Amino acid sequence: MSRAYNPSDTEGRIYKSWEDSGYFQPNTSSDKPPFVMIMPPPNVTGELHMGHALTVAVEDMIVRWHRMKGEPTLYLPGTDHAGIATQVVVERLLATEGLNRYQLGREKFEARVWEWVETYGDRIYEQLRRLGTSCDWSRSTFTLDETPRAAVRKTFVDLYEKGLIYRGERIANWCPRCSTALSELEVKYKEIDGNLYHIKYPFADGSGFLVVATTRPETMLGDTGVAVNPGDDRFKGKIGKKISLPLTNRVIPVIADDAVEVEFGTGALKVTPAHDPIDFEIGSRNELPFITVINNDGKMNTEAGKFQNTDRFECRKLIQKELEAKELLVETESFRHSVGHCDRCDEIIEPLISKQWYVSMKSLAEPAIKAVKDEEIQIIPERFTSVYFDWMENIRDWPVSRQLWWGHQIPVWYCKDCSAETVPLEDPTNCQSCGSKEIYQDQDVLDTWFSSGLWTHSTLGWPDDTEDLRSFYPGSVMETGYDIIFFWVARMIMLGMANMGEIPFHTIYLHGLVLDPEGVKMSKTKGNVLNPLDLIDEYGADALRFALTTGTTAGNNLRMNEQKLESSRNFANKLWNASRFVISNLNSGKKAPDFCRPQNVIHRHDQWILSRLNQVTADVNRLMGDFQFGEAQTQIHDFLWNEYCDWYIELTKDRLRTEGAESPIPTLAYVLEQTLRLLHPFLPFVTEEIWGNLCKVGETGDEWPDSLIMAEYPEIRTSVMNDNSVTEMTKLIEFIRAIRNMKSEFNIQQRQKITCRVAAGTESSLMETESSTIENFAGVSISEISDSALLEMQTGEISIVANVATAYLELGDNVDLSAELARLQSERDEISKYISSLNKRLSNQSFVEKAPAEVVEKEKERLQRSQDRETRINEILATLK
RNA sequence: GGGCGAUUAGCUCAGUUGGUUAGAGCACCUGCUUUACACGCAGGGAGUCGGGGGUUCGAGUCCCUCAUCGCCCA
Repeated sequence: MSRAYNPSDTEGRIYKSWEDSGYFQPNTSSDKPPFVMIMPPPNVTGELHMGHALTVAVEDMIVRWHRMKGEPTLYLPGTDHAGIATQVVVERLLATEGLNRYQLGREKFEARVWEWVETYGDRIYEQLRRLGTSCDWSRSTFTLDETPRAAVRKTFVDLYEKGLIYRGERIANWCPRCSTALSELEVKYKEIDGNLYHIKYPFADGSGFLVVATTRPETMLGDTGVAVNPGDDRFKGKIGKKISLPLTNRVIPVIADDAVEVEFGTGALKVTPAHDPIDFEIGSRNELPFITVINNDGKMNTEAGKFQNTDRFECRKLIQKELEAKELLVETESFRHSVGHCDRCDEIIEPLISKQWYVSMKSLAEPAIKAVKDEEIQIIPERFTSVYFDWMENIRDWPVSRQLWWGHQIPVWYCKDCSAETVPLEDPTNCQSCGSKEIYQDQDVLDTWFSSGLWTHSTLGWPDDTEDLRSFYPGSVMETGYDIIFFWVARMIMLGMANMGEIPFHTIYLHGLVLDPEGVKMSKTKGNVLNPLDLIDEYGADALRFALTTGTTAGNNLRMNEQKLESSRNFANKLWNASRFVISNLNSGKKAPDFCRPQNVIHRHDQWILSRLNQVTADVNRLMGDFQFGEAQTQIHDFLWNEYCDWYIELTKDRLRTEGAESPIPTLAYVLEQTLRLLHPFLPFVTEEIWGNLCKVGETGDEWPDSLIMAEYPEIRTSVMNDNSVTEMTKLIEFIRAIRNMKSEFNIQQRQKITCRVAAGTESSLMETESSTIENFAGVSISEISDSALLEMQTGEISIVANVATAYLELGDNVDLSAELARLQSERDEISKYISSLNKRLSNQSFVEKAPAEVVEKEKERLQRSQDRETRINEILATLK
């Protein structure tokens, strides 16, 4: 084994051996209930980013843990066709050839996208492998594969037949650049600096004017009314009058509508029903005409008269000029307001009336709300439950058609003869209604989230009744980022329940976002992205995974930086080196290498580390079961480093050098082996590599697993618990630390042995049996261990009053009596203060009555210990004075 | 406008049924080429747990309120 762990020598080889051995496939012979996790499918043409890395680090950790618990574990990977994103990528490629999709035509364009998918579709899978993802590649699914296609078709047809899918002409969020309708989730609102234009709208009868305020003067070309609040006294008598709309020859009415906010602007609202969602509603209520003045491409249309073909924002300027010229612009007020932008391309959304397919959500949402209310589905962290309810209870119908060429084409055929809709499971040749052959398919595709909403069951074979579907639905944990709780999680629950009649998973675990070191969300445009593959090259996949998950909490964002990666790499290396130590000792063959399960352990150090291992094992299992993964890792990290390495390994060295001593090797090896198991879900590669090396030099028995990935996760063994050894070792370590501390304060090298006397009181037997430990570890040579609580101070000595015992260090000329006096006095003051606070607490009647007995008992013990120490300090002080 | 989160050591963060004198990593200071590891070892300094109020025997933890930052929804 090399002096330092080198991930690049290991990871590829280990991954291949796992994959070749079929470990990633669920073991169907087990009678335990399966554990099923479906991976959120990354974009098929995308590249691995930190979000994926975090997702996979968390998921693979959970998956490996369950697999090691012996559950038949399925971690199912897949990719998403990602409608707009992929289409944009290929369109950009075409643009470099001077082409656009319209020149190519739909069929050729689709062929080009497939070409792209075939070239790059596996890239993301290869990248996921680099992270160590233990998913079942034999089941990997693409949203445009045959089965998900069938699932989409069946779902659409079913919902259509139930009347839950309908086509409607409504105002939709339209992205002029992507040239498609979007759902409200794909619109991001941003505050931008604009103007509030106050415009005179003259009455048609020449009796003056109203002033309306708008941020979008260009839409006035499509105004079909002016609305005021019926309760607004300022407009009494104006309602019903006619306005002569400036710049056009149109005459429009003044109407009353409650939706008008009295305080906003001038209180008079110009109504453009075809270009604003609120105006749309006002227009519908008041039967105003709908006049579209802006085209799908964001340019003004023929209705805009002379402004035709100008861009909507260009038009705004022209209108402003024209209004100024006509002295109709009263005021231009700076105004910061919220404007919808396309989530994908950042273009400003244009509300446009268009015909779109909608999914009626209310009845789908009801059982999905109930499932979470009834705690059939648990959301972690819990606070997102109310976010979920809030959205679900106010859910709006889901526009699912997208004017794209890449995706699941809407399975609706229209008849040219009778204009009926045919919505079949199989592609039709005739109109279902009149039998005409003159039918054509809807040109639009479905929102990508429609197919990913079926992911929990379409990946398992639905709509066919497959073995996988019967075995693995419902899944166990859905793990994903909190940012797609509406997009994906909520829809999976609704569609899963609609199609399968039962919940798709019982737990939703949500992780946060990966931020850059300054706390800013990583994005390509900001240029602050870290590339996970580069980080794997530099630090190793284990370090990256550990850095992403250790000490983190569900649902909280985390900043990624070099320090975290470094300390994670250092931890992997620490484990590597501790293992080298153990393995080299096993290799030396001096002692029996039976490390499967040490029997009859009698040495205090061994009992202690075994007990501690057990406590940690119990804690880790509890924390893992409680989805507190970050804390579980911290516990193992601290145990391995601070107890096993810093103390236990060091403690064994003396015995390893001594012929005839009770060998620590079985315990050394056993604890390491168990710790490797505990750590495997977090550091899969390095633990597997070490474990392989360890097993080569140890006697492992018949039932031994072939690979760590399949080894049983440790469970607590109460039989090896020895509380006494833990108490004693805690005392011993405290005592050694106290002496080291004092030597350091006197600038004495750790190696320089100082003569030491110990007043051990009731702990003299512990001090006797551990005297060589104390000598080695504290750098002293013990001349006397007394069973009295104190010894008479001698010239040139200082005293260390620890809880367990008092030590007298021979320092000779270094000792400054007055400094010693001051030091002891300050220690005494501190302990006295503590004692009085304990006394206060314990003399409080209500504390003694109301606090649990064990808490009171603990406080009493503390008081006892502190008083004992105080007494010793006081007695020493008395002799020094 | 509504909701959520964060606010704990110089920095990044843990702290999950309320119960030691609040922890870690990094950074900093001192000393160590101790034969597993300098990606290391030993020791050290460093926090009125955002402010205020409340509940409680006891509050970083629960409640109210305010502030600052961030996110989500409208």
